[in-house]
Amino acid sequence: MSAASRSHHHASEERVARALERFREVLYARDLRMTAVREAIVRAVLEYDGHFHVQELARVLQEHGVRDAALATVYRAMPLLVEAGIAQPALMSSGDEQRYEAAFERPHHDHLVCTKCGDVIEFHYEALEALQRDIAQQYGYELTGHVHELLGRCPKCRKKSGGK
Amino acid sequence: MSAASRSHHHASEERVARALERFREVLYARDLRMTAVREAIVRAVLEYDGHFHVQELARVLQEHGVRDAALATVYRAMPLLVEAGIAQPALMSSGDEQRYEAAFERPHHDHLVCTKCGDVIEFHYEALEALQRDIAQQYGYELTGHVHELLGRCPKCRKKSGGK
DNA sequence: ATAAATGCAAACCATTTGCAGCGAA
DNA sequence: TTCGCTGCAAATGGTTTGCATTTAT
Repeated sequence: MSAASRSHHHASEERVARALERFREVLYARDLRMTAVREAIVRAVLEYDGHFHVQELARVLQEHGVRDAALATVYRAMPLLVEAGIAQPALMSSGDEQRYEAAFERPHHDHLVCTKCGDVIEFHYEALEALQRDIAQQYGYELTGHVHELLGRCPKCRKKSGGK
Repeated sequence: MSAASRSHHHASEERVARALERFREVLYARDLRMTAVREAIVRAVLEYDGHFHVQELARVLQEHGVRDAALATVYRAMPLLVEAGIAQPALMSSGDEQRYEAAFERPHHDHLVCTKCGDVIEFHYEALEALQRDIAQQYGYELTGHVHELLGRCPKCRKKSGGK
């Protein structure tokens, strides 16, 4: 995996605490409750290095023995984590299963994906963001988000399969 | 629906003929066969104005009574139409069901989608395309495609729900 | 003739939902 | 004490697959 795609955003205990606090706020605003399972899910998301499927996150949780977090519970929690800005959907283009990645206190970025080996590079260019805002504005739209993935072949895969 | 999102690319008979010819080439190259059902599917895709789910395309085919094109058959055909450049996946961001749109002899474009009412505007900016190529190149990637959707609120929906 | 295409129904599988009991506030 | 939360299992629903039959070449 390329250097740029490894963020190694180890979840420091302070960061986890801030995320949990934010989560509590979102829950409180909707009259929902903080539970041990939800806290474990938040921790697992923040600790996860990379992009994951819900099923995989559930497996990790169960391996950590935190208690067997039922698949249904994790599925039910994800939309709340997204609303709290702790997780966000990612890699929409590949496959069918929904994927997520940690989002809390991480800068916005988009993805460059190798269609051969699946390597993922995160990138961010302000010029690109600005251009998107301009386009939306031209049509009178209020831009609220975007899905942007570049698909291609990484250097390694290009070398392997040659100029073909 | 906004003016920009209506392409009205009525499938002239010549265009259909060229698409079918292209399709035959792709089929021939893989030792596959042209059939009445596949021809009907190609026509239905070219005539469809907008983005569609496979299930919807099958329904249209059946209504046109061309013969009842079984859902499974349409599902099996779509990847071939994509390979032939007659259809292409579209609107990855919204929902789960795969959507397609006609691609034959149509210029490349991306989508600006209203998350409130679903209105879709197609746009194309060369500067945006160039920027994407630059980014891929910077990481040594050979760019082969991209998924790019801008999400926002259209003028009408902004007016309705106010500054909120 | 030979192998691919089709329709039908069954199989898949990620995600959702119903429900009885547990747990947060 | 009140409701939301959880686990389990069953249900959903888009998509895929197996198979006997039809059809292109």
